[in-house]
Amino acid sequence: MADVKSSINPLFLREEELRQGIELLFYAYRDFTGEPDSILAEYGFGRAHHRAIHFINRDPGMTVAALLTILRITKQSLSRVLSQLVEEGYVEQKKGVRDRRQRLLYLTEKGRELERRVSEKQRARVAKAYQEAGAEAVEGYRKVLLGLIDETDRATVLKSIQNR
Amino acid sequence: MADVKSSINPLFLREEELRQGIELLFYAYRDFTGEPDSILAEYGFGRAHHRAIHFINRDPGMTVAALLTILRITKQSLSRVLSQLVEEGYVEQKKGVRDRRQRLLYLTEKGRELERRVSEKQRARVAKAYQEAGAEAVEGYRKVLLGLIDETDRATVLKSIQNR
DNA sequence: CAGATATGTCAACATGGCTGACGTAAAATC
DNA sequence: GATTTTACGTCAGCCATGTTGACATATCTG
Repeated sequence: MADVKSSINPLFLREEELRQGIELLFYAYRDFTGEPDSILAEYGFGRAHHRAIHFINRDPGMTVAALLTILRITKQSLSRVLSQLVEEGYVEQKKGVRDRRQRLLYLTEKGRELERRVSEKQRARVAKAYQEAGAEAVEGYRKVLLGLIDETDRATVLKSIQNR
Repeated sequence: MADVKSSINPLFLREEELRQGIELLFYAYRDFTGEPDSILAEYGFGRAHHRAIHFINRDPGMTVAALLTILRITKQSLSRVLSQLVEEGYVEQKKGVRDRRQRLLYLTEKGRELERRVSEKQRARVAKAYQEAGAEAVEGYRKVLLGLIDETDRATVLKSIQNR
């Protein structure tokens, strides 16, 4: 029988490879969120506020329903966060013109400043990783992450991250 | 002056590219954790239990301190989760032989079963994404994620995900 | 006008982070 | 051998962020 170490076991290797891919995602996300979290904490905000600010900044005038769909949380959870942001002057709500039931979401100047401050750090981290890894690697990163998203959602996400 | 649409603004493109990289990570992580979360919920466990089980399975006999370092939470937070897992027979603690202050962590057979059940789903998701994206893309995915991890931690993580 | 829709709100609860304080056993050091 | 440090556990209380369920209001649509 062949030496165990030199015998190739593709199934085992494959499992190992997958486990590594899983753990890398865990570690990367841990550190990726750590920096914003600590900045937001200065303002008495948390990760939930960050997510709201990020997506409102990205698509000013979006509806509450749209934000709920992206975040996959209940309206009660979002409401808490959103009303804090409105009360403290980071987010503004305007009635929709076409549909006046809607409360369209906008960042105020104060909100944009906070968004900038947090996202600068986060973008710097991604920029550095992109630079170190190279353009081809970035393409791979995007492909795999897209593949990790629920199939039913993929088209929506693609559209959402591309359209501006 | 040139047409705005056709004029190339590399800085803007770069920001857009980075924002997309950020959002992809958000969406991928959201769905990546969603499936395990719902399985764990059947057992009355949450994401915190999953993480503990995952890393104990991956490195049986690890110390509590090692797990704390990986998870970056306080011992009080981990303790709550760990004692539930021990009480309900998913995790076993054995005194270290070299250092008898240590409580080395092991999954019981019951724990391994749960781990398998959850990780199968997660591995299937990653396997599918890997397959669709191709080997080269996988290399890029790994490179970029590694680059997103805190620099001070990168060497440790690399060693930890490679050594078995 | 009736019903559906977009949003808000109240209340109660669970999970999983946190801090601070204190305790015990074992190892390491002086 | 006494003292200090280390590894771990535990009690208590707080906060952020998720959940469910029920109900209210304004507005749109058929």
